[in-house]
Amino acid sequence: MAMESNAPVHRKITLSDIAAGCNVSRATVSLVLRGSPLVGKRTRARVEEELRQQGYVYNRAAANLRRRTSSSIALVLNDLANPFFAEFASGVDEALGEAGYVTLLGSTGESIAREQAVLGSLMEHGPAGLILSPAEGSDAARVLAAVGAQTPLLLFNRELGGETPENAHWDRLMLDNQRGARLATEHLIALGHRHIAFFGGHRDSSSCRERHAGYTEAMQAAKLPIEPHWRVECAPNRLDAVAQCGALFFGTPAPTAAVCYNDAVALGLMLGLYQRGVQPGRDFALTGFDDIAEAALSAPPLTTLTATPRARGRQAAELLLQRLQEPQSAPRRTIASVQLVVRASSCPPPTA
Amino acid sequence: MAMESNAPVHRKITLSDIAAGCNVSRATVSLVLRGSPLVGKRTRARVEEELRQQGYVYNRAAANLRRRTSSSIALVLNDLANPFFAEFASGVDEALGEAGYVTLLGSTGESIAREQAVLGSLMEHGPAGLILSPAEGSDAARVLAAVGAQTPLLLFNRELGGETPENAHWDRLMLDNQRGARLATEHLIALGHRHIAFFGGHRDSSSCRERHAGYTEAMQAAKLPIEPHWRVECAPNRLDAVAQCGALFFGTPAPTAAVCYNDAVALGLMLGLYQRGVQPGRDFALTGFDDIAEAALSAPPLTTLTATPRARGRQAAELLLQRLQEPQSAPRRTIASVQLVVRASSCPPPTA
DNA sequence: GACTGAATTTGGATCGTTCCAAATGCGCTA
DNA sequence: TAGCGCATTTGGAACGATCCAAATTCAGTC
Repeated sequence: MAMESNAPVHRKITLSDIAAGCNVSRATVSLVLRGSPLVGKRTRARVEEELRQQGYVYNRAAANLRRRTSSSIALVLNDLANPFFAEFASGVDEALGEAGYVTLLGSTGESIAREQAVLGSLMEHGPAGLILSPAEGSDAARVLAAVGAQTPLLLFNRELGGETPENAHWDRLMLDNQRGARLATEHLIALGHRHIAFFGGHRDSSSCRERHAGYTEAMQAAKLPIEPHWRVECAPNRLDAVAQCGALFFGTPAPTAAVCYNDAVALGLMLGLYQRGVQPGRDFALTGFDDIAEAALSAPPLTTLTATPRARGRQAAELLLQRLQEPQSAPRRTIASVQLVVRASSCPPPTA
Repeated sequence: MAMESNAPVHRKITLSDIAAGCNVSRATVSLVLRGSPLVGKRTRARVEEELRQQGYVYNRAAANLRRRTSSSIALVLNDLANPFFAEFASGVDEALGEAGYVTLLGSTGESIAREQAVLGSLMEHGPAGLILSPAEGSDAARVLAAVGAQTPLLLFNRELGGETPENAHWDRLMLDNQRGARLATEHLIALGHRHIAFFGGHRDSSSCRERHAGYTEAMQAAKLPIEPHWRVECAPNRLDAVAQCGALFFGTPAPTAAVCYNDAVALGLMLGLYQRGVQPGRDFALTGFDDIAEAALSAPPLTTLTATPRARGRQAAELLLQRLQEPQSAPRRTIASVQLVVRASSCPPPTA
């Protein structure tokens, strides 16, 4: 048995090691690595064997430094723990991986301070671009300060506050919030409801404003009046929704249905209704937004709007990659359509 | 108004630009950046002003190359879209961010081929370490080939197949599957059940074997017999669980309760039971594992085991960071305890 | 065997940072 | 004023890859 030189190497193997190992120059090895047609057949084989032997791993950071390129893209999300964004993230990662990019993850937990920190830290790693779903209340000026004007940014899901023409050069991928909420409202109207509330979300969030606009649009088109107490704000989570449930019934006429800001809020409202002895899907109709996995499994299953988050993730990645191809073309604003999924939570009004 | 030199710079600002801008050497600027006490007060102020003026951003890749260090950690998950892992990921990212590391994300979608590709691609970026929740059926030899022996790896959630003493040098963070399943089984026994099934999962998955062992342990401790047809295998998702539901009732005595492999399976089983006219939580008791968000919201709410995935994520990050501190210490195997959350799905047997 | 054009191969500079040993400046004392 | 110690500052060589222009090899032809 031949004794190979197998002293435990703790230093990383570099191009020079390979070059020395088979008596060629670093340049040649580099050409082999990149599959250049310039290298001769025999040399290529010899080098490739040596690469295998020594267990070489490519140092992409060094290459990127020299070539002044980048092979990473930053993905910054306001709430990774939310299943909607988790699916989105896995779609992004999938598409980026196929294109040879690596995903730098950052989760901000809806905190503007963390968002600033995360953006700063990620920028130091020189991503080729970034995909950002901003924290609530994040504004354009701060994001611009953190990201700079050179790095392409794709805004997902939410608009930034305080946007001016100067920094409106970013691409966008937004959901068709207004049309979605309109569809849901029209659906409830078609079922016979006349007193329909809009429940949840914050007035200063762009997506909430858009959804509310869709609701208003449908109500007005159907010539239905809207009572002020049918608009109840709450944080976009289950807990606060339960707490605010009562506010719906403070005035008359009481609503018989509610279009909810999103699924989390709708599920919370369901709990709140149960606690008041009102059975959702029988005594009261409601709809959500997002179609998170739980929506199909709640009791009753939730009528909602689906945006196929994984597909949106892929789309976001592709939009950004296109931007990297042509950095100079005009900014794009893409609106992804959403579809109504009718389930048992949207029942006809009790009187009908 | 003084006209500043504000020609649009498309080249990135480097140390040299700053150095030139205030007549010091690159070395000095570098010292300022790293907060060295060697630089004089006046110089420091001058340099810091210039950094701000020019909008300098640190190039960590270049620094890492020179220092032969790394500031990233790779996180490779078998299923990011699963809320359990999404929460875990956000815990990891949080803790890594605090420690100054950036997270390189990779999602494998339970595919061994993708796992290999993802590991290979991430390694080229030279992470300081990695956290891996392996795809089902992933084996130690292939992972070792992709990752190498130099980079610290923390295994989470699942064991690798074909592990030998040689490559068993990795740290681990596992859930206390056996104890968890035992707690659930004991809980059902305490409620009066005698015929308890173990439903779902694959025999060749390490976590499934452990959970099944916990179940067996509790049954034997209570001197309860176990019928072979009480062990039903299925893929760890809702769909297959619905399909396999019938198998529970092929023989006699029929079980009155089931310990399920995980929440997804338990929720599927619920649906299957409903379809057969059996009402879970009244006619049949069941428990899950993971405490995914849906568990609290199903009808009936699911008794399950919670592992607080976000906290586990932080823990995983901390374990890996410790390993980076002392690369030579003995491999650690950490078992995170789980807690039983009793909800309405675990009812007493109908006869009682 | 000298000459030519194409096919290969190569040294050395470079990307943006850090390291290191050596140089510089400064305030004091003798 | 020379000499000393201390606090600052600095040039130039790394890190591991790529680029580029120039050098070398190789057939084939006269």
